[in-house]
Amino acid sequence: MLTAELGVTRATAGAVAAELAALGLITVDSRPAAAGHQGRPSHGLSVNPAGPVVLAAQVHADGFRAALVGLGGRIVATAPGCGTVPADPAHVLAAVVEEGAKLLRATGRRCVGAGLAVPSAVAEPDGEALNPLHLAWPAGAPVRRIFRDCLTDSGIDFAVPPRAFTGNDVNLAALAEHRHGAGRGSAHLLCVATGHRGVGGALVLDGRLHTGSAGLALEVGHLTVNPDEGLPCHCGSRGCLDVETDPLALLTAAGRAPGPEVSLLQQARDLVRDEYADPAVATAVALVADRLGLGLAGLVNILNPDRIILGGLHQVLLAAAPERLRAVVADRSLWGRSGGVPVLECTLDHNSLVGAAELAWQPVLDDPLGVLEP
Amino acid sequence: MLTAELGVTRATAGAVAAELAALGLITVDSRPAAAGHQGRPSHGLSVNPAGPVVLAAQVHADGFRAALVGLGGRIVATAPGCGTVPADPAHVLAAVVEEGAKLLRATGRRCVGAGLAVPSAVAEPDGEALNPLHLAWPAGAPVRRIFRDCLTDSGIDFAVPPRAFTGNDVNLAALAEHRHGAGRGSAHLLCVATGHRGVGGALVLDGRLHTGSAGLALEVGHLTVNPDEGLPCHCGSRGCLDVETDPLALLTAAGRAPGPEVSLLQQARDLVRDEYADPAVATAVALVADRLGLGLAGLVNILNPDRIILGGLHQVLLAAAPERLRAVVADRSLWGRSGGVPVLECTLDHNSLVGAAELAWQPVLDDPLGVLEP
DNA sequence: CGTATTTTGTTTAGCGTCGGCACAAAGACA
DNA sequence: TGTCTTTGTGCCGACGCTAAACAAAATACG
Repeated sequence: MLTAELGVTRATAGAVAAELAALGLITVDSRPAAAGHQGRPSHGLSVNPAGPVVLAAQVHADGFRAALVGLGGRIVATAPGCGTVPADPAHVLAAVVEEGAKLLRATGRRCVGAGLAVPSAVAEPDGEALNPLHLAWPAGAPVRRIFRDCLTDSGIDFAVPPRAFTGNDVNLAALAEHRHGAGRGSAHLLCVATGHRGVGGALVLDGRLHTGSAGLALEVGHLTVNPDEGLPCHCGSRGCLDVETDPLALLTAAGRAPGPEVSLLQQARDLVRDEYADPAVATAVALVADRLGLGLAGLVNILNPDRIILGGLHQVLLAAAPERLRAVVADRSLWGRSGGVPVLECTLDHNSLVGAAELAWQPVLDDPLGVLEP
Repeated sequence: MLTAELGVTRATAGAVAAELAALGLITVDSRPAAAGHQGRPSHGLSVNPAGPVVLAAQVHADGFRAALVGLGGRIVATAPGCGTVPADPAHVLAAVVEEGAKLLRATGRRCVGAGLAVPSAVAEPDGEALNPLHLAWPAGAPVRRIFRDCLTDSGIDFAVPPRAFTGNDVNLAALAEHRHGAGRGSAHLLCVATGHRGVGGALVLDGRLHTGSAGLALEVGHLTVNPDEGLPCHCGSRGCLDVETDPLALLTAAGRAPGPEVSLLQQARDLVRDEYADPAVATAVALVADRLGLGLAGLVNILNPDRIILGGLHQVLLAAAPERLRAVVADRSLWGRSGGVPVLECTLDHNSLVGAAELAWQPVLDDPLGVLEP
């Protein structure tokens, strides 16, 4: 077991592994993992493919999604959910939990917790959704508490009590990418992404999400990135990152009228994918990428991350114009020139969902015996 | 001993106190501290007034300063130092250390470490001064190593080896204010200050300085706060916080030509103190305060601090126009309206110096027995 | 003024965690 | 086949802390 390289002796590593195996979380392979070099080979440790799961869910402007996620961020089963979101959070979350319960019945897996990603800043202690601007929810709705009540009423057989967690979607995406995706190994990870609407940011410091003193940190949407001729923003200013780099901004810059059929994000994605040869589209991408680069440079000056990962439309922009975007970030950040910050794309599918699952897994990882008794 | 309220039992608190007293760091008063209420009174614990000290120093554009600082941030002795700073860091630091050695000889105190504050971002591992723009030093000079070498050569009798620490002046000011000043008790403290030149920021998270992945965080000087008619900045942009809210900006806005006799900061201070009744001065203060408020609001949206403290000229602006500045911060930050962030003045004299001392005290606090044997 | 009560300091015993060590096991190499 | 190298596992002891019991020093009350 190479685990001795985690600053822990073989003795303790073995004890921990035995404990986790006894709880059914991991399996110890009889077949050694890596052979080839001298000495007794290490045991291979792998996540128990029949082990417990958590219920992960995401609500966004265009619908919701539920899934079962195993230890290590592997999605075991998914239910797409419906495409509209009622204005009453309790109704939505009841439907979400119902989908999850169906998945649990279908798979027969044991559920040890639940996590929910929402497109809003989230505050403790009740997981209040502070600004669900893109849902029709009331501001301040205690989403975590509602979610927990839905879980309690669902009849799902939890390891008591039902542990429910809630977080902002971009924050959770960053957490997932840090553990299993493009952010692995980063100590100061900055994630910026367009969700289905608007722009969000997240910061993972030493493996832990930085959400600020009240869960309101990294509201990066209102950095000024186009002071000269910026569009007005609902915040009262103009030229904000939010309105200058979202899907609508790209469509407008390319001279396209948005259609009502699919989400704006999808329309913008399709535009870049299918019509990048069109000079108007390429120009629009360059323009919006420049604005994004300016915003990222400002964040670099304030936060000094060691890596930036981009999601949503921002990821598309990076893929379409990587040199240009990276050059702007380097030129406009004071320290980009000396070394510079890697700017990467997100690599996980459904990273908000996986992040919500990580939230739910956390207490199990912190204290396995406290959560799983039998 | 009320120390039992730190999540530790009376037994351990007593053991720790006894250890610290044995090392000469604190004294246990025979006279009880607080009487009046029932029960056996607690022992009063106070910093040993004859205990060891650290050597703290600050270099800035207009000179340097050395001091001896006891445990708890009390300045024991100060030497003003000279008013000019040579271009060679080794010369400056040799002079600084010489002043410190004089103080040590004069007071007969034991020295257990040394800390230095410089007006530049500082990187590990050698304490490189990355951008000593306002000193004539070469960028990247390994200040911490030079400082340590000067200490070694000084003949000062250290607890071996001479432990030298270096940090950015505003960062260290924030650290000092967090421990002994206006930032006490804050978990997410943001500090913004004009040094003798330019604008700096610092963030103290859960009691620890956040300096970013390479010591470059909180370079807040280049937030855009005057997009419409801003002054050009050496960073290539215009309307930056750095050029819009520094002492020169205030003097210019008030229509005064800066004189060469005293520092710009002092001239700006004097202007506000002596001529605030002049409508031109009051208008200039309001204008610069608005710009500062806009910058602070941007930082609030990104960092979500639970408290902001201001130093240097910014502190003067807050004192002169508190309602106006606080209103701008609240109005322009997305969450200021609901609750809002307290904006306060720094309260410590020589806070950078005290912060440098805190840096030097840290290893003693972490492991008293490891540093102080006899 | 003497006793009871309250609060804190101090000592002791106990527990849990972790590192170090010794020994066993399992493959590689000669 | 025998030795070497590396890892798993069990045992012991050091360390840090908590809890509990006792002593001490003040206030409150009769």
